[in-house]
Order: sequence, then structure tokens, then C-alpha cells
Amino acid sequence: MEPDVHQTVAARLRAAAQRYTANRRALVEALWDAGHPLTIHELLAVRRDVPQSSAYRTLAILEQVGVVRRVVTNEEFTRFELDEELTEHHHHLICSNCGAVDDVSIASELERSVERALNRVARRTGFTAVSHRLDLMGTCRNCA
Amino acid sequence: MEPDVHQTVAARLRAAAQRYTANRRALVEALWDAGHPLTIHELLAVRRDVPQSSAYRTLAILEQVGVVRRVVTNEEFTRFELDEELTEHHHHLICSNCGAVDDVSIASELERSVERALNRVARRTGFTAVSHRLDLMGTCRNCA
DNA sequence: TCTGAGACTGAGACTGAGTCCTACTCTGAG
DNA sequence: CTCAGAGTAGGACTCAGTCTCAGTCTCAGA
Repeated sequence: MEPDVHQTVAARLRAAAQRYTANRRALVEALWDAGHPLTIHELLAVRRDVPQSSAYRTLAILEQVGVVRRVVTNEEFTRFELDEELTEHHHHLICSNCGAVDDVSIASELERSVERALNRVARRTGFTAVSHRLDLMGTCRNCA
Repeated sequence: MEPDVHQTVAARLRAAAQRYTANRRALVEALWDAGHPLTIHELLAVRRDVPQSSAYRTLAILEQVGVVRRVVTNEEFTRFELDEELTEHHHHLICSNCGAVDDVSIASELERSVERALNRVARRTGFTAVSHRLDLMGTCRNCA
């Protein structure tokens, strides 16, 4: 695990007068290790010591301080991943059959033109863009 | 309302041995009129004659036959819109403050390069892409 | 025009992901 | 050492969405 991730998280929590406790550390590490968005159930399966209510509370706090991001798919479960500032900008391959979600990147040049185009659209409609989400829906290798 | 939308919907339902009843027609029309994804509550507010359970059932059926698409945001409610084959390919501006969702299009040339790039990524990872989703998250004009 | 199969409906019971409450524990500044 | 307030566990609770079931409607065939 990258050495400075914990430091960054700790700093952001401190800035919000929050502590970086064992539970919070455990969830951050689980998300880092997975390398793709996890559901609460997957998280709890990996970290059996963390109770469900604490997991939800912790993720909500981590989301508030910008460490964790909510990833919604067409499944009924929310997934969570580390914010892109701790990992890197990426997109998702979402399997509409089994619900699996994988991370992928696209060429940075294309990324930039998408960004520019979206900012143009946003400006035209008076919308203040903060981020974008570009996901592929389809069938994963296992379900094919 | 475009004349052939009802015909297309009727045909798809018929192909699945389903009827195009008044309730189904009402919801399709409401979605068409809105021009952007609606929550169940918004739909029910527009069509007070349709009971909640029927609305959910109807939308599920319309989704199965490819007439309606589920749009998930970070809100806790699912939204529904007509499938792109009945309208046209578009993206969403999602306000993370009030939850409003608006439709927008981007230059078709950029659209094609995104499509190509995504297909390349998909092929490389053994993923069978069906569609993509490109949304802008931020703050809408009203909430700014 | 009748009739039966099965598509459709509405009301309300039910499910379960996610939230909230509360009593308790931990931590660190003073 | 102590105490304020941050953090925790777990169980009750909420409510969007699903399911069930008894009844209604439609239409093809007789």
C-alpha cells in the first residue's frame, strides 16, 4: 500500500476534527487492496471485525472528507471506492448480468477532449461541473 | 408526441406477448413529455390515476422489453427515462445538491471517438460492451 | 355472443439496504 | 487523573422497491 495514502486520509480527517481510528484505517486499506469498487457486504466479508453500522458510518464520514466515493450501478447495492485523488482517474466496466465492476483507464488525450466538451456543455447550460462519470455497461468475461 | 413512439412500444410489447394498456401508455407519455429522467414520485404526481404498485410493475416490464431505462444517480431514488432508441443518444447533467437530472448531447464526432476508445478497452479486457454512460456531476444553475 | 385462458390490475403485506438512536468506551489536552 | 467530546456497537427503525393474491379485463376461438 502506498505510504502516503494513510497520511493524506489522516490529514483530511484531522482538518474536519476527526480521528483516523482503527476501523477507518481498516476500511481504507480494504478499499485500496481491492482495487475496484466494493459493496458493504464485500467490505464486511473482508473485515469481519467491523460491524455493519460502523462501516456505514465510517464510509459516510470518509465520503464527507473526500476520501471515499459512492459508485452506483443498476444493482440494488451501493459500492464504495477510494477517491481518485488517492488512486487515479479511471472508469468502470459494469457487468449488467452479475454486477461486477472493474476499473479501467482510457487514453489521456481522449480524456482531455471529453473533459473539454463536457465543460463547454456545462457552461452553455449554466451548470457548474465538478466531475464526470464514464462507464461501460455490458457483459463481463465470466458471464459471456 | 411523436406518432410512432406508441407504435414502437406496442410492437415491442406484442413481441413479448404483452398488451399496451392504458397504464402503460400513460407512463410512456409522461416520460416522453418530461424529456428527462423522472422518479417514481414525479411520475405518480403527474399521473395520479396510476397506483404505485402498478407503476413499478409497468416500468419493470417496459424495461424488460427495452422501452424504458433505469437511471441511477447518487440520490436514493431510481429515475426512469425512455430508451434512447425512442428518443436519441444523450447524457445527463446531475446536480449533486438538489438531485435534478437534465439531458444533454455532445458533439457526435467526440461521441464516436469515445465509443471507439471504449470498445478498444472492452475488447482488451474480454468485456462485451453494450452501451456507455457519460454523466456530468456538479451544481445546477438553481443551486449555484 | 359466449367463454376460458391468461394478461393485467390494485391494495397491501413484505423485504432489506441503509439510517438513526442510545448507552457505552476511548483518547488526549490540560 | 479527569472529563469533554469523538468514536463505537448493535439493535430499532425507515421507506424505496418487490411480491402476493384475489379479482378484472381482453380477445381468439367456438
